[in-house]
Amino acid sequence: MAYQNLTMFSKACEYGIKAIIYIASQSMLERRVKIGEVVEHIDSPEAFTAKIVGALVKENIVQSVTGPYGGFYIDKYQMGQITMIDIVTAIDGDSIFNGCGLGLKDCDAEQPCPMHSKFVKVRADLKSMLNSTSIFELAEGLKSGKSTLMR
Amino acid sequence: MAYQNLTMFSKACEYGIKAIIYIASQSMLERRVKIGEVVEHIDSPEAFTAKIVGALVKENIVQSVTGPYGGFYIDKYQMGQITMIDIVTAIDGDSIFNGCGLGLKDCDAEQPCPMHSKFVKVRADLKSMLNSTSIFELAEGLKSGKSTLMR
DNA sequence: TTTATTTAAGATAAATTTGTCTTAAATAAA
DNA sequence: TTTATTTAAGACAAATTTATCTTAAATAAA
Repeated sequence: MAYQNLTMFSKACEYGIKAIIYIASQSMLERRVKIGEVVEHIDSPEAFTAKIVGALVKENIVQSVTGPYGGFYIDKYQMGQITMIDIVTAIDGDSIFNGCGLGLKDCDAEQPCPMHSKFVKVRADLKSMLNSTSIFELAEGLKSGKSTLMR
Repeated sequence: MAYQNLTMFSKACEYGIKAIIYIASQSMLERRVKIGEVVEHIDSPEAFTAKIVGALVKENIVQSVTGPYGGFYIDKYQMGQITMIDIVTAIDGDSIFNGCGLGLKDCDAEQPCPMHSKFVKVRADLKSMLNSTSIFELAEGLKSGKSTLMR
């Protein structure tokens, strides 16, 4: 065994999160950014990332403008309201914090899988963390140099 | 978007965990079980599950006997020592609790990704939960009827 | 209006994970 | 020793995710 894709999120989600954080950091400076600039700063495949960001545009999390001088940006007034849970849910769905840890279709406190009670806290904590983490906050960390998207 | 495989673990890992719990519950009754019996009780594809359980045999987590009256079992004296972290690590590796949440190759407190500090607790809690959950405990829950593997 | 630039959308391809099938090896019983 | 049963191992196939490529649509400037 020994799989690749068993990080917390899918690649699509990782790219989406990183893209949003970069776009947000530039929106704070009133800059719209093209997809080429985004992927240069987050080290991700351009076409795939474009598709993911496009999905977030449809979800109204990101705004876009086509044509010359176009690009992506995040609405100033929206930025503080958007949290990680919106992005993860839009891309990966909610199964990571709502689904059964062992994949049972039906699993609840009444008829639990053997791991059910063990997962309750872990998942609630993950959900609450995603819920309370705003894009604004993450983008500020990046802009100020406290964090990085490239390593 | 909206992906399938974004539960906590891979399908391989889900099947492996369920198989181990069932095998353990029968080992408590001094019963060896054939793979056909295992998959009937955990609702998983037989050949795929056999391959995964086979990998756990190589890791010395499960014991096996070939031929008539053969099958799988878990050593009585080992059972209390085996925890979820052994199984998850054997199948999915450790990236879910050791890797960067945003997929950076290098990410630590010194040069963190924007989510780093947010993930620290969630991952530590997940790791400690897996570490402290023994197969014995899970198998007892199943055997006593408190939990189920089929729904 | 024409051209250049950029996102949008969808077809296609590659890689990985999930799943099946076939043959070999081991073992117990007849 | 032969046969039947079971796991072991590896080839093969299907499904899903990841990634690329091509064409369309939108928009700004010349």
